[in-house]
Amino acid sequence: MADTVIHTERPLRADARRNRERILESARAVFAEYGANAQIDDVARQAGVGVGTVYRHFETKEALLVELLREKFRLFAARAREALEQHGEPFAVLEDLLRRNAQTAASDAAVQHALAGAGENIWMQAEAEQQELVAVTGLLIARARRAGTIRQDVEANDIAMLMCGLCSTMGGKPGFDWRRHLDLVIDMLRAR
Amino acid sequence: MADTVIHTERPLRADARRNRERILESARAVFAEYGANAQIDDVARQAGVGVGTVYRHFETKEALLVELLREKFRLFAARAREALEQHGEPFAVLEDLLRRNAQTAASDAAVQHALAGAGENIWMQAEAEQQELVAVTGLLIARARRAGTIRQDVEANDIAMLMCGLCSTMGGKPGFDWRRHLDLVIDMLRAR
Amino acid sequence: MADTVIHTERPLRADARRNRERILESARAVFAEYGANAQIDDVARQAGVGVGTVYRHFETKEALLVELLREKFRLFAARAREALEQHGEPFAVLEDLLRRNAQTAASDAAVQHALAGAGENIWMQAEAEQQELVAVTGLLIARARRAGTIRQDVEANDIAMLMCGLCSTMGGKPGFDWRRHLDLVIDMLRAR
Amino acid sequence: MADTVIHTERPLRADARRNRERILESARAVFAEYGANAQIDDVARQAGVGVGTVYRHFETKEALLVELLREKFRLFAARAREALEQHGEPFAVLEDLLRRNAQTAASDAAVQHALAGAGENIWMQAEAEQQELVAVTGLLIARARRAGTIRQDVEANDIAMLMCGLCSTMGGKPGFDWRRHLDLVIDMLRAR
DNA sequence: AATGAATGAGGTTTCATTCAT
DNA sequence: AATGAATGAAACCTCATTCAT
Repeated sequence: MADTVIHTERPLRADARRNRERILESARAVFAEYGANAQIDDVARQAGVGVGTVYRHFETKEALLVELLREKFRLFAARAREALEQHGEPFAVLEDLLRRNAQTAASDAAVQHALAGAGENIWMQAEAEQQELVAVTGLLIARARRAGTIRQDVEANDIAMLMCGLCSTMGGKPGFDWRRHLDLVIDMLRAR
Repeated sequence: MADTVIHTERPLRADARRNRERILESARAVFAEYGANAQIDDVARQAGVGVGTVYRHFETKEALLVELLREKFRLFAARAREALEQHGEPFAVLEDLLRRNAQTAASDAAVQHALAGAGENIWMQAEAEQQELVAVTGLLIARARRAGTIRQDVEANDIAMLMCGLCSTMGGKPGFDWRRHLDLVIDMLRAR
Repeated sequence: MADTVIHTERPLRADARRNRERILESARAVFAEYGANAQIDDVARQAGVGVGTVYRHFETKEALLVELLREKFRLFAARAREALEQHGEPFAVLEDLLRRNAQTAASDAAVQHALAGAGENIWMQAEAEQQELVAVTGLLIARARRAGTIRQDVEANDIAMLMCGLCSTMGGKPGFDWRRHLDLVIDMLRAR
Repeated sequence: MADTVIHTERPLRADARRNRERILESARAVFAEYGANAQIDDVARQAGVGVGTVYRHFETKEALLVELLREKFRLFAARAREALEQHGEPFAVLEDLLRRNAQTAASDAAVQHALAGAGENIWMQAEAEQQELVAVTGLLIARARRAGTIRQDVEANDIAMLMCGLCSTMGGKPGFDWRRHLDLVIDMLRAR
C-alpha cells in the first residue's frame, strides 16, 4: 500500500507487466491475421483490455510494431548467443541457426510482412537491437571463416539481408517455396 | 511476334488512353513518395484529372497497385527477352540484366516497398505477368547452365526470390547496402 | 435535308422522338427496380443510349421523374374521360376506374414509391396534369352524387388522397394488403 | 406493467445514453428539414457530437432511420395503450387518438416522407413495433365494435393503412388538405 | 444529335488517438 | 491504472452533370 515509490523508469506493477505481455501477444496474433492494417481496437479486444490500456503501454500503433520487431531481433540475438556456446562445426551451427530462425519467421509470416511493409522509421527505431544481432552474427561468421567453411567475403549484414529477403517472400506469393530456396542460399554461403 | 493483337476489350478513346498513362505515371510517383498509404486523391491531383477518372480506369486502389506490379513485371520480362537476343557470355548477360533491374527497383524503392507490403492478393492478380518473367528468365538460366557458368542447381524462381528479397532491403534500413549485397549474390550464383 | 425549320417548341426528329420514348420506358423499368436512387447511367444503358442523350431530353434527373408522374396523371385522366363516356351506374363506373388505376399503380409499385418519396417539388411541377385529373374526377363524382350512390361529402381531392395513400402502402410493407383495403375504401365511399 | 425490463444489452453509460438521445433528436430535426437525403454529418453537428459517435450508436444511416420509425410506432402504441385506459365512448376515444397522431405526423411531415419513401427494408426492421401498435389498435377497434359505433368490417390494418396514406399526402402536395380529409376518413369509419 | 469520358463536390464510413468516468 | 465512449480528420468511393469528340 505504501507504493509512493518514484518510478525513474519502469518498476511496473505486476498486473501492468502482465497486461503488457498480453498486449504484445495479442498484437502478434492480430497483426499476423490482418497485416499492418489491423486495428488497435482488435489488439485491445483480443488482449481483453480497453484501448486506453494499450495506449498506456505503447504510445502509438507504430511503437507497438517497433516493439514486435525489437522482440524478434532480441529472440534471434539470444539464439545466436546460444549458438556461440555450441561446439559443433561453426558453419553447421550457423546453418542450424538460420533454419530455426526461418522457421520461426515463417510461422509468423504475416507479422513479418507487416514489418517489411512498414516504413524505414520502424526499422530505425529498432536499430540497437538489430546491431546487437548483427554483432553476434559477426562472431559466428568469424569462427566459420577461421574454420574455412564459409565463403570468405560474407559479412553479417549479408546474412541479415538474405534472411530479410527470404522472409519477404514468405507470404503466399505464387511459385515461391522458401524451404527450397533456403537450402540453396545456405549452400551458396558455404565455402567452395 | 508481329503485334497483331486483337483487342477484345474496347480500343479506348485517344484521350482516355492518355489519361490512363498519366494516372499510372502519377501513381508511381505518389506511391513512391507516400508508400502504400498514398491517397487516390493525390494520384488524381498529380495526374491533373478528377478522382472519378481514376476510378473509371481502376476500380479500386488495389487495382492500381496491381497494375503497377504488372507493369514492373512486364518491363523486366521485356528486358529479359532483349537479353536473350544478345550474344555475350550467358552469365554475363544475366548479370547485366540483374544489375539493371536492381537499379530500376532502387530508383523506385518506395513503390517496391508498397508492393512488398501488399497482400498476397495483389501478387496473385499479377501472377500471369510474373510467370511470363519467370519463364523467360528460365531460358537465360538454361543458356548459362549449358555454358557451365552458372550454378547448376539455380532455378528461375530462385533468381526471382533473391531479387525480390534484395528489393525488400532497399528502403532505408540501417546497415543495408544493396549494391554490395548484389555483388555478393551474383558471385554466389556463378559456377564455382 | 432542308430541315432548317425553326423549332418553336418540339417538332422533334423521328429518331429523337423514338429515343425519348425509349428513355421514358427505361426510366420506368429502372426506377421500378432500384427506386428513386436508380442512376441516370442505368437508365441510359437500359435505353441503349449515352447519358448525354438522356440529358438532351430531360434536363435533370428530377425532370425525368416529373415526366413519369405527369404521364401517370395523363393516363389516369384519359381513363377518367373514357369513364365519362360510359353509361353504367355512375358509382359503379367510378369503382371500376379506381380498381383499374390501383392495379396499374401496383404493377408499378416501386416507381410509385419513388414518386411518393420525392419532394413536393416534383408534385408541384406536375400540378397542371394533376388538376386535370382532379377536374375530370370531379365530373364523375358529380354524376354519382346526382345519382345518390356516393357519399354526398366526398370531393375529387378526397379520392385523390385515398388513392395516393393506397399507393403508398403498396411496397412490401408487412401486414398490408391493398386489395382488401381497396374494397373497404370503395365501400366507404358508397352512399349509405 | 411495471417496467422491470431486463437489459440483456449493455446498460449504456450515462453519458452515452445522453448522446444517443441527442442524436435521435437531431436526426428527427435534420431528416425533417432535408428529407431522406439528410447527411449524417449534419445530424452529428446538430447533436454536438462527432460523426464517429453517431456511427458508434447507429451502424448505418439506415439504422438511424429505422430507429426513428420504431420510435414513432412506440409513441403511437403508447398513446393507444393510454387510450385503452380511458372510459369515454370507444369510437370517440379512437377518433381522438387518430387526430392526435395525425397532428404529430404532420409536425414531422418530412421525416414521415423520408420514411414513406424508404425501402421496405426499413419497414421490415420495424415490424415488431408495428405489430405491437396494430395489436393495441385492434383492442380499441374491438371495443368500438362491441359498442356498435365503428364499421363492423374495419380492421386494425385498415386504420394503419389509412393513417399511413394520410401521412403520405402531408408534404406540400398541391390541393391536399389533410385535416379536411381526416374528418372525412373518420366519418367513414363510423358505423352508419 | 449522340456518345461516353471526365469531373469533383459530396457522401458514408473508418480508425488512431484522446479523455471523461 | 483501466476502461471504452468520443473525436474528427481523412480515406475511399459515387453519381448527377458537363463537355470534348
